[in-house]
Parts: sequence; structure tokens; C-alpha cells
Amino acid sequence: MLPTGLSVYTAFVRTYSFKEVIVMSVALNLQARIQNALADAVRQASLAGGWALEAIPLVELEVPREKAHGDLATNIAMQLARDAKLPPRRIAEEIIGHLNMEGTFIETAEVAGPGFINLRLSNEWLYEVMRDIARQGTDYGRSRVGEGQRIMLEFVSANPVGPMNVVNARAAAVGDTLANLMEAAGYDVSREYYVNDAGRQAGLFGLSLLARYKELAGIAVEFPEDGYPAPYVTEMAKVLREEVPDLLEKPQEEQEAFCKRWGTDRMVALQRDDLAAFGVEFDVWFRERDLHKSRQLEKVIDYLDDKGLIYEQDGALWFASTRFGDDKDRVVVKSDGLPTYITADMAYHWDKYRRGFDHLINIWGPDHHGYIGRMSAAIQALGYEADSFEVLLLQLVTLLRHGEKVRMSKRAGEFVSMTELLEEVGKDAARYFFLMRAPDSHLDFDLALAAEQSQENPVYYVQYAHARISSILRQAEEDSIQCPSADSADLGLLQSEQELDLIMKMAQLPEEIVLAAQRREPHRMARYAHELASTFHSFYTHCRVLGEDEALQGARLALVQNTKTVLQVVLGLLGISAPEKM
RNA sequence: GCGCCCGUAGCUCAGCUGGAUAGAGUGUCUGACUACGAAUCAGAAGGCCACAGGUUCGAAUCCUGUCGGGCGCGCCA
Repeated sequence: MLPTGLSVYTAFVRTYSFKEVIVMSVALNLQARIQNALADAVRQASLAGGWALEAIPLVELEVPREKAHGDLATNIAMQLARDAKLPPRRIAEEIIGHLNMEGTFIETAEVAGPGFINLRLSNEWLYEVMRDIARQGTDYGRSRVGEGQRIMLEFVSANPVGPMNVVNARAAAVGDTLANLMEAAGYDVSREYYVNDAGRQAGLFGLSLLARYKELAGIAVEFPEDGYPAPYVTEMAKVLREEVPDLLEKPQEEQEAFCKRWGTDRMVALQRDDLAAFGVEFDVWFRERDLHKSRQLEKVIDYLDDKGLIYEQDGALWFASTRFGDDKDRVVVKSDGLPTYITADMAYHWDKYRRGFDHLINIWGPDHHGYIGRMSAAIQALGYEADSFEVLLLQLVTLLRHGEKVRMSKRAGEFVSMTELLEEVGKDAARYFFLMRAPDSHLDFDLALAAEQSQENPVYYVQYAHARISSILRQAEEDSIQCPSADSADLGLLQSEQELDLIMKMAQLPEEIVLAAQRREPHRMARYAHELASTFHSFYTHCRVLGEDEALQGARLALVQNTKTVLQVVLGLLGISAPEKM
């Protein structure tokens, strides 16, 4: 261990404290042990060699692309080269000389290339992973790196004035899977949907609904300017007439208020159904109108006013957001006395913090990025850290059909709604397509390809792996073949390249989940799913399971069973079904 | 004009916060079903990582500039 009392080491201790140590998976624990062993070796070597190091960077391990480069590699020697003023290869040799391999499964450690340290591990650790997966079942992959931090993830939040579009659908898939990933990584996540049911759009929607209602009643009316002329409003008005036939007997003001409330409520209910069909359930549906009802808009303005951040100009009230890095100050109460959108949003985010969340994540459409600066300013003005508020911007979705752009015009009500999308391509394919690409990258979504049940469609590639395994296990059961547990099977018989690759791939899951969660990159999981399936398919063609001699058959059955478990975990995170048959 | 995202194989995209010979799907070409599901597998071809500088042992990755594409910049939401 460390010699104590040497001040030179204080910097070292800080740089190599691993959160990963507290997680439960074999792979992550092993990685942490190896990192620790390497960091120890660096310290010993540094002490012995008298290197003038200011600090030791985190020892990063990577899985080399080339198998010839071993199972794990680190570039730590190259990173130290400048401070130590020594050639990287020489440093690497010194580090290896001081490396204590006990408990690390390291078989060989060698210097390679410009100064990499390549580690080859004993297969024993892979068998350890096998037992780990069998023990944990579908809990495999979960960790506690999030340390229970309370996260509020707000996403979709489409206006309750019309059907949801494909960007909403993308947001739903990305948000839901991100939440799944963060939960699996040990964060305490709440999914929330903000219902914009109090603003001008909601009002116009209510007026449009009322106008259609009157038309249906045979009353000639002028359709509201900037209203919603699309057919779904008329359809909804028909329903309203059946449910509330005596609406027009009320005073005009009550009619309008009723339509606004009834219409938005009904639209929210439709959205909720669509999202549920997409596999997305929210913990909280937050109504903007509740903020108005409880006077939160006034309160947030008063609060900012007390801090001297509100001023009057041109008959309006302004928030001095430029003091917190915004491009320009923002109006919070218009000269007509009505609050602006940001006022409600400030009150809303204030409320989020006061409900005890440590960290807020919002997923927004590409048209909202100009809004980040002012919201961040508001967060800071309310006394919260700028980095406790995070916005994930999704880029646009271009819909194609057989490679041809699908033309859409929202104004004319001609666009592919989320409902139609689900009808045309189904939940599994839609989610997978949305999750294939990085959130900040444009997405080309070919409806025809996604709907196609063929080899062209990448969704089936992953699901097929699961169905194939299920078929093997069914066959085994019919033939009364026992599928042994990983503990009782002779795992040492798993020696071929394909078998070891498959276990290795599964061993990477816990880390993949942590990376995807922390970097907010759910597409990594879609990618991983494909790689896992690919590794399995390769195993399948090269290695027979049933009909081998009993010991090998047993070991492979355990392997296949574990693969099925891991596929279920991954597909579950993606919100995609894992079929027994296809 | 200012801000953000993007530019990597014919096409659609990855590239692990700077590493070893830049990857995958799709498309093209060549092979593999008389044992567990061929919605699969094995292989080939395909690249000036938009361009020009800079930072360093090392750049697709970081910085600056140019060109090209997308989006945003309301007392709308």
C-alpha cells in the first residue's frame, strides 16, 4: 500500500478513486481491480524511478480492436511520458515490473507499439461472468454508479392541441430508453410530461373546437384567426356534442373556458394512449394550468423582483436574464398584462427543484435550442447551479418511403402522426429506428423499410437471435435434456473463439449501460444489441449446442441460456419485445 | 449578421471525451442449408475522415479560419 506521510502522493489519491468499485458486476469490479493494480504499479515505479510527476491521470482501460493486442490495454505510459521525461516504452516496462497481478486474472502483460501495455486475461474471468449472469438473471447489467441521485427527465411534452408528430415519437423513444438506462445505472429517475394547457395555443384550440361545435349545431360562425382548421378538431367537436349537448346554453365565456379545458384534457388522454401503445409511461403529467391556479407565476416574478432582477420598460415587465449569460433580457409580463411562456416555464422548473430533484434533464426538439440560454439564466437566477440543468436537443426526423421523402405540411394537417407511424411500422421497429442514431444527428426514417418484415430490417436481426435461442431451449425441453446452471456446467469446455467472444460481449454490458446513461447516448444500447446478436449468430453457425457430448452440450446450453437473458435485458432497455417465435 | 448541430465507404451512420492497420448496416460481387430457425453465416471490393492551418510523441477526434447543408434568433408557444 501507500507509504504515508509523503505529500507527493496527495495528488495521486484524488485521481484514482473509482466509483466503479461499488457496483456489483464481475466485469466492472474486475476492471476496477485492474485499474487499481495499474495505478499502484505506477506509483511504485514512479517512486523507484524518481519520476517527477505532478499527478497520475486516471488509468483508462480499453478493449483493443485487434485481438493480437490482448484483452485489455492501457495507454497510461504514453500519458506519463512528458512529465516523466522518459520514453513511453521504458515507462511501460517499469510499470509492468511493479505490477501485482494478484486477483486480477491477468495472465500476461506486455509492452507494445508506441508504449501500450497489453494485458491478456485468463479465461477464468469469463467463466466468472457466466456465473454472474446466471446468478443475477435479468438484473444483470444493473449497477449503482448513479448512487440514487434524483433525476427528473422531462420529455415529449407536446402541446395538447393536436396529434403528436414523429419528433415527439423520437423524443418518446429516446427519453424512455434513457430513463431505463439511467435507472439500470443506479439513478432514481422520474419521467415527466409537461402539459401546456394554459397558454395561447390551448386557448385557440378551444375556440376552434367551439366554432366547429357551433357549425355542427347549424350556427354560422367566423372561424378564429390562427385557429386549428384541421379535420381532427371537427371530429372532436362531434364527440363533444354527444357528451355535452347543452353546451351552448351556457354563457359565452363559460363555453370558451369549457372547450379549452375539455379539449386539452381529451387530447392529453389521446396522447397518453398513444404513448402507452409505444411502451412509454410517465410518472407525472404536470399541468401548466395548475401553476396558474396556485399563483406560481406571480410568485416566481416576486421572487426575482426581490433579487432586483425584474424591471419595467415599454409597459412590460422584463427579467434581466443577460446577467446570467443570456443574449438579451426577456419579457415575463407583456404590456397587455399576460405572462409569457417563459414565465410559466420558470415557475415550472422552480417547482421541479422544490420537489427535491438534484438534476433536471429536458429533451427538446431542434426548434427550441434558442431557448436554452434564457432557461439556464432563469435556473441560475433562482439560485440553482447552471450544470444541474441539462437540455438534450433532438434533431429532425426525415420521413422516407422507399427512399422518397414524405412531404408534410402541418398547416394543412397533412403529416404523419405518431398514431399512424405505429400503425404502419409497429412499436418494435419504430423504437429501434429512433434509437439507432445519436440524438444530435438527423434521422432518416424509411417507413417502408421499418414496416418490412425481411432481412433488410435490422430490428429482426436482434429479435431473431432471441427466437433462435428460444427454439434451441424448446427443443432441449422436448428431448428432456437438462439445461444445467452455470455453476454446475463445465464452463472450461467453452474454448472456441466464438464462445469466448460471446461471453466477452456479455461481460461488457454493465459498462455499456453506464456509458450510455452517463453520456446520454441511448443509441449505444441499440448498437450493443446488434453486436451481441451478431456475436451470437456467429457462435450459432460455428458451434452446435444439442447433440454434442453431454458436458459440452451442458456448457453450451448454459451459455445460450445466459445469452437469452442478456438479450432480454437489452431489448427491455430499448423497449422492444423479445419474441420466443417469429 | 449572431448562435447551435452536422460534413467519415455509392447510400444511412458509428467511432468509446487524443492512440496501434478508421468500423458497422445497406448496396455490389463470391461462397455456405440431408442435424438446434438461411430473418443466418464466411469472404471480397469500396476512404485525401469537406478544405486549409495550428496544438504534440500521436488528430476523424481538440483550437482557428474557409466552404457546404440543417435549425434557431418575438411583448408566439
